Amino acid sequence: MSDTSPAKRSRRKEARPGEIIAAGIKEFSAHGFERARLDRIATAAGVAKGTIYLYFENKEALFEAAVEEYVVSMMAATEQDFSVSPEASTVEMIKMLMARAYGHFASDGPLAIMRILIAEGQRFPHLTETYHRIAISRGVKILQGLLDRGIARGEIRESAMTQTPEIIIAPCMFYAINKMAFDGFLDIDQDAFMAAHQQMVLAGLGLEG
Amino acid sequence: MSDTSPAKRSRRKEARPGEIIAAGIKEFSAHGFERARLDRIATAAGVAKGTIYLYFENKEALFEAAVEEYVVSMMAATEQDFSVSPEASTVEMIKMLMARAYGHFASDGPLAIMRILIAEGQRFPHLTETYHRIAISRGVKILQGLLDRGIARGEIRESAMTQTPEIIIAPCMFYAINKMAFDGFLDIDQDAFMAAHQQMVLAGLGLEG
DNA sequence: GATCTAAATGAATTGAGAGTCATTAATTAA
DNA sequence: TTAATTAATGACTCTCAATTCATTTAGATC
Repeated sequence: MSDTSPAKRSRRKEARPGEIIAAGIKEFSAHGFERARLDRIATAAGVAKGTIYLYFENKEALFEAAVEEYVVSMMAATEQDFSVSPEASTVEMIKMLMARAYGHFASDGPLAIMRILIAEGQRFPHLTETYHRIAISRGVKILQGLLDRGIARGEIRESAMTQTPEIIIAPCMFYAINKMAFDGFLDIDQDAFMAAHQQMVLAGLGLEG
Repeated sequence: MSDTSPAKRSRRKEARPGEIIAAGIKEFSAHGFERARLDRIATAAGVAKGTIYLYFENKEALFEAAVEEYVVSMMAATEQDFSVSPEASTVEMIKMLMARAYGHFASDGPLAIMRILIAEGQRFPHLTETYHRIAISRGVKILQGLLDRGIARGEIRESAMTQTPEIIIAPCMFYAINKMAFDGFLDIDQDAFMAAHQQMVLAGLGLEG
């Protein structure tokens, strides 16, 4: 509250949009679009409500900007998390990728994004499209590459699973959504679930147990 | 619009709540809690707005009643769908259960419920709890029973997977949520996905390919 | 058919919150 | 130092939708 904003009513045309967006992300992911309050966003951004309208057309526009920005920055930060050393075996690569997927999707940011997309996706199809394009399709490509490489190296054979790479991380997404929806009161043990997941995927691909 | 309500301003104390709830379910699942309009619910129920307040404390109360009623009736209707003939082999039972799970979760009602729970669960924890108790825990019990029976009959061995029965339908839930969120524009082929799912589960349990 | 009860109505009230804009003041230019 | 520019403010307006309640009337009772 006292680090970057010494004076009141300072003029900072460049910094404002980013600060408003940052506050918006928090507000929107905590309350969803409808119950998010521009008053609160303004306060959190250290700005008056009217100032928001200098930089964003309206609440919808701020929402779209905030979610898009968040998705983009999250993917940028995650990019290298999912790159694996090319000399590893397919089994090792799959194990590593799976571990990272749980680390990623079970954390606050991605969970918040998933909730927002599921809740508001119908009203804001553009966001859904963006997310699909810059997050999901990339992830699928990574998986597809992994499987193709395994086939090329003779470690796995083509099968229904290699045609549908999403199947490999599907249980992880299930776990994440389950955690998000039934948060506090009754949950699946993550380690046990991951172990079961790994067993299933490796066996399914014919990579022993 | 003209079947059950011939006269205007008829007095039907018993029928009203059910009709209002039915209209509420549609409205809430189409628009979510915040954007649902009592005006529309009233019109759809063939009732004046004030009438809603004769039977429900407020919008929240109607929402909770509607969702709860919907979940309960859906589960009642689904109950027998998931019962399998006891002389079938474990492989056959699993295949059958999986096919039914896709039929169930990829249909409108369950998708709408999932969306509502994910979107509004934080504000209405009671609903989440109810759903978990009367829907999920039952489903898990069915799966657990299936696996235990398979173990008892010597068809499968205990493993990480048999400790975490949720893993078996996890990909189905993933598929359903994916379908819901990315509805129109880019999708996974259901048959291909089911085939991959089946391959993975059966191999994981050591039940051939 | 007159009277009574309470179900149903919908116009009026209320509150909340998005969006506006005349005013203020920080910064730059002259 | 003064004037000009424009970022920032926040009190105000406006709209929309939940909620209320005085009035109406369907149906029951006598």
